[in-house]
Amino acid sequence: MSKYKAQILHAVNMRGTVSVTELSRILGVSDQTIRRVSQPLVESGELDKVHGALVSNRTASDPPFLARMNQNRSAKVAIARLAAEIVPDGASVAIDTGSTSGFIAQALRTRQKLTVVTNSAFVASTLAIIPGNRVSMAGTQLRDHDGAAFDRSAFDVIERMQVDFVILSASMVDAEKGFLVHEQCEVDMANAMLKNAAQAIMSVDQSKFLPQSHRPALRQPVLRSSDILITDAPPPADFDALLRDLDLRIAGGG
Amino acid sequence: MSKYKAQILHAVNMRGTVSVTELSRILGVSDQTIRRVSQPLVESGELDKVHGALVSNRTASDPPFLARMNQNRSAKVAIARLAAEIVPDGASVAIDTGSTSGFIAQALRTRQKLTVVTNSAFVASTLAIIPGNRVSMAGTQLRDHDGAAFDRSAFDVIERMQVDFVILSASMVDAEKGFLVHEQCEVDMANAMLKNAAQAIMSVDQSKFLPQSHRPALRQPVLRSSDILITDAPPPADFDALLRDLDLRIAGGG
DNA sequence: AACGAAATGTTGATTTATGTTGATATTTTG
DNA sequence: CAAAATATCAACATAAATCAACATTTCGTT
Repeated sequence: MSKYKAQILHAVNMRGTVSVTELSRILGVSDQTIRRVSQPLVESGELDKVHGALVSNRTASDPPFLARMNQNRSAKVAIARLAAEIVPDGASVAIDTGSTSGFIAQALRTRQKLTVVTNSAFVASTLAIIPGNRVSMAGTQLRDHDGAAFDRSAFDVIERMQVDFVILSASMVDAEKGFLVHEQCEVDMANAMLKNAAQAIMSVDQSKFLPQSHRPALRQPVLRSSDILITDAPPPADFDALLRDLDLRIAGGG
Repeated sequence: MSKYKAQILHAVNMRGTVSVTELSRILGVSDQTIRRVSQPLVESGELDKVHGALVSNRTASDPPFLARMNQNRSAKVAIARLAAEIVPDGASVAIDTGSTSGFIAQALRTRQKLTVVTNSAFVASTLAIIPGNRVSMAGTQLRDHDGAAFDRSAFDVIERMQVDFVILSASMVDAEKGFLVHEQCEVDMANAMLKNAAQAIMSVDQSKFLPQSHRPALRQPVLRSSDILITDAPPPADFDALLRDLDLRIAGGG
């Protein structure tokens, strides 16, 4: 606990970034001392270090949802394009809250006169501004990392709708257990959407077929034989049994 | 991590696209340096690169009602920054559906632990993904040109909330009639929001003080004496009477 | 006052960030 | 379609920042 800690934190957080040399002038000590004293602050994550300066990390930089939107970006774009081709103008679509679904929503902006129902504020705002679309936002209380709603009113809205397609996603695919997600409310929502949809489009990028460190535990509802699975590479052979009845489509690189 | 990272991301995401040369002037470094430090941002997918410029890929922060969002962009950005400074961390805020309010929502992403209620799906999705925020989306049926909701349930949600601030906007300002908008439902919503808010922040850019071809006809509710008006240039003298009791703030450039 | 420990300053070798230059690529213009 | 104007890239030079090692100061304890 250095006597300079408070001053350094204050200066850096006030100004966003301040150079080591300037700090040494402000505090009247050598630059080496600033480095020594700020090192534990950097290691404990209270500040960030760049060459020549200390940087405040107290900014709302990339939230987790946007970070996930940037993982596997090209694969998700290809999948989204293929998914959008399946949905014709004038169709009604329910869309879930996955990050791949966010990309599909963007691809669906090229369609016209869609009727959309979703519990994702992100998807809703993406499609609502297209003239001619009819968009319903299901739910009021939005979850803070992805802007998704799973409150009672969300289910009320979903259960009232009857749609041609439902766009679903998953966090992982397991050869025996099927499509997995992290939270029960996501399963409940998928169930509610699937029940009132004529056909499901499940989209998972290639990476979801690999084992993951933080393993999701909850099973998405089982898909029906006419349902579509979109991914960006042929799944490994041990998934054959799981995927046998599905209409499998591979999104090429483009 | 470069010390310029935050500034580059902010500039690009705020303006949608900004040229390499302009960035080099803004940051006072060579264009080559901009290329060098932006390269990892492009590779990690945080920004897109085109010949001559960097482009934001955040559709979440990408203004959906692009046409209006692009009018008077720099003025609205300045206004938004000033408005965001007024709102402290932890505050509760109601936000309406104007395009300036969309910019303010983006500027409010630097605040933490906000409680937000809005009937704009765009505002909701912008702020819901910030960790620590609590966001309520008011309404179900979204209007197709701006993703705003004005149905019965939207008013139900708004009327239940009690907030520190309400962020309002207007389509035009008339010296006698006050703040005007085009639709009655917008007036109703402003009324509902204002009734439950301790303080209002009305924001209109300079152009709203000029006569317009498609003249809005409906009056926003009259503001109270402690309420704040933010604009980007001193209003003409004939508005003095109208603005006399308001806390007028001018957003400068910078 | 003397001692040891902790904090700070100093020095010089090493690393990093940046600007400059000239060659190459891309876009725009005529 | 060629020429002009911009933008990009690679390579190098340089100034600044960093690090490790050692010297010095400061401070509390006895």
